[in-house]
Amino acid sequence: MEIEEMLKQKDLKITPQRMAILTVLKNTRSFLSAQELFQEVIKILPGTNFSTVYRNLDVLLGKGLLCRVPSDTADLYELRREEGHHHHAVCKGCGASIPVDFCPMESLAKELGRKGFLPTEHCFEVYGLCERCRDGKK
Amino acid sequence: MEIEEMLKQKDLKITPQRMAILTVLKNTRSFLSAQELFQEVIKILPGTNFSTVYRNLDVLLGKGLLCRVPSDTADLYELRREEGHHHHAVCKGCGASIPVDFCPMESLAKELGRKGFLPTEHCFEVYGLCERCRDGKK
DNA sequence: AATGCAAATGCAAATCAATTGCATAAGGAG
DNA sequence: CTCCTTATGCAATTGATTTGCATTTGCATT
Repeated sequence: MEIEEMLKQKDLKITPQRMAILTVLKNTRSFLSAQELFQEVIKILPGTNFSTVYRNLDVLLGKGLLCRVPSDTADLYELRREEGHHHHAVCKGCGASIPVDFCPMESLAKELGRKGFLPTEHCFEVYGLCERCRDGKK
Repeated sequence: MEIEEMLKQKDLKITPQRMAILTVLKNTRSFLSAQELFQEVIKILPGTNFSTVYRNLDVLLGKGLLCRVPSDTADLYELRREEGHHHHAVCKGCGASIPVDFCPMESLAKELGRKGFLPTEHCFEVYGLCERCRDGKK
């Protein structure tokens, strides 16, 4: 299985909980809050504890398997897919997230490097209204 | 006073608490968490309540007088200065924040517009190590 | 200067996301 | 199969942020 390999590559033990978490994330096109993720996980693996999900989100994030984006309420998580790095335009009306391939770090890394700054992470998210919500609301 | 005018322009009442909050923010070059801000505010205006600070951060943010950036622990706030919009490179070692003039939205607004997406807000923050911390740690 | 009312504040309690300590269970190398 | 390390379940805690409500205050208007 692909998921098992992901875990092995990162020296993480293969547990049913992790399998469940990654399975859910893999089957979700947009991103999920920890709560939403948890709700899906317990459908697959009833009895899974909430803190296990949280702990694993941290672990998986630390290993670079996930990415996290801040949101008004809770942080949202998403599987980091091979296609690579991207950002999102999130609709505040319906919650839809549109992938954005453009990454500002490409333009900025050099300039920051010149100043001696070594970027390790970054966050770039756009919020607004998608075409549908825009029409509907104004 | 400049601060009073900022409030008037936004149809906000001029209260000692708001004056204190804005004074602190004005005298701070980087950004502050709500807690840090509160600590400073009560030096100026003892007795100010914590929830008052929070509520005003929301209000001032809503009026566009502040900007907020997400952070590991708590959100951070900063006065939005006339010089205009900018982002930050934040050092995870010492917490220093380096202003970044480059704004990715300039390049992206058109493209998103073509897709019908109307951006209203965005978040772009870079995290990493500044020159000093970089040397010290690795 | 006095009045009225909406907006702002203080206080305390409630939420809610996220974290942690600890005893138990389970992965997987040997 | 055994051992040791890591992961999990559970319950309690932390810490940021929010909210209800009674009271006070800014300030536009008499």
